[in-house]
Amino acid sequence: MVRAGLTTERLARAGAELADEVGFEQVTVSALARRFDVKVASLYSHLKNSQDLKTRIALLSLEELADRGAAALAGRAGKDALTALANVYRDYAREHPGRYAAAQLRLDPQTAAASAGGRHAHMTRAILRGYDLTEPDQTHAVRMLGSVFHGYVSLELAGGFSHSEPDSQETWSRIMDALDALLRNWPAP
Amino acid sequence: MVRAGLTTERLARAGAELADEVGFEQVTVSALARRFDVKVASLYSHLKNSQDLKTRIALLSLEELADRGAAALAGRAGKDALTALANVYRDYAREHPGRYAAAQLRLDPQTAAASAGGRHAHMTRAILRGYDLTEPDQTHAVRMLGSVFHGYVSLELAGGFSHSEPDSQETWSRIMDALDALLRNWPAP
DNA sequence: CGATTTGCCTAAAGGTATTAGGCAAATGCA
DNA sequence: TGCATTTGCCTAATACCTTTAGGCAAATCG
Repeated sequence: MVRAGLTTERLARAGAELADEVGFEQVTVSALARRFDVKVASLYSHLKNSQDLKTRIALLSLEELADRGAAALAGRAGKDALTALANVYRDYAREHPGRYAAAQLRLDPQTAAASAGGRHAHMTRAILRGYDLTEPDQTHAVRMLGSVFHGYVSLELAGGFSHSEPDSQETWSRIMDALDALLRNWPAP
Repeated sequence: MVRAGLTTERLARAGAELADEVGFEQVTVSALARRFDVKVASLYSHLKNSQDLKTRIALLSLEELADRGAAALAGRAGKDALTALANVYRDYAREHPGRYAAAQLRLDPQTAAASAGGRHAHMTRAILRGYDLTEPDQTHAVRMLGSVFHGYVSLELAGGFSHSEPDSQETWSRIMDALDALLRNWPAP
């Protein structure tokens, strides 16, 4: 019998594709086995368990997202950088909803520390170099930007803004304007 | 044999409690049956299926959250109202993480229309009466506030801000200051 | 009090997760 | 190149969750 050539890496990638097609929730070891035309038990030589698969998809997505962010930020500053990074998240979520959902998976502290999560915080902080904020305010602003990006993207993905005026793109631009104005004029406590 | 007195209502309530205890993802018809010390099949007289149970928990949570919001907004305006509503979301998510997760469940349009979702948008819009925004900007602001509330709360729940300085409460207050300042000074396009 | 409705049960089929143990293909070494 | 070892995928089996069908007894109604 011919071997399928499974590897942990290939399984994680295929799992990410599957997530985009059917939703991250629906990613299952069984479905993945079907996709490789292989028996379910065979995957357990490459994956510890179902959670392991999900974690690997999450890590892969975080990495991919961080790579896109880094590319988008290169050579940009100020509002230009702000918008570029924000669009990376939004576009990624639209192109790869399953992967985006995976990136939201709650990782245990160990895994989280080794993930690309740190790069994300770092990129947001880099944007703030174009604005004049004191140290603690930078952290507050990083958290706020993360909240807006993630919050908007997930509400949009959940269909929250469809079928209503004005269209989502318009709101998104105006939010960029608003965040830029806010960062240029960050209020004292 | 003595009857357990199951009703759809009681099952949804118990499901919500279960969600808070073990996480919304882990809410299962079987677990619920165990909780009532009843055979699994018995629940199917009261629930269409597993999805139906989840939907009912979501609706119940949305309703509860809207009730709390309405109570918090009564008699308040401006920044006071803004903070009060924001705290309702944050506190609810901390007290009832499972229900909060349930409230994020993607509902089909029919169900969503009949849910308390509309009340939520309505409450956010009510806050904006304390600020001076034109009509389309009100919608942009409603969406932005929703994003920040939801985004912050879910990142916080996912452990994003723990184990790092400054503490989450401090950031939360500063975000309230920032949103208030932003709404008082909403930028033109 | 008898008839009907209703509520929970048993039974059964199908799907996912996971572990144990086996055989054959690939690989490494002489 | 031939043999030994490793590795990869398989079969088998257990356990849990979901869902449907059909039955009996408790509650309710006339």
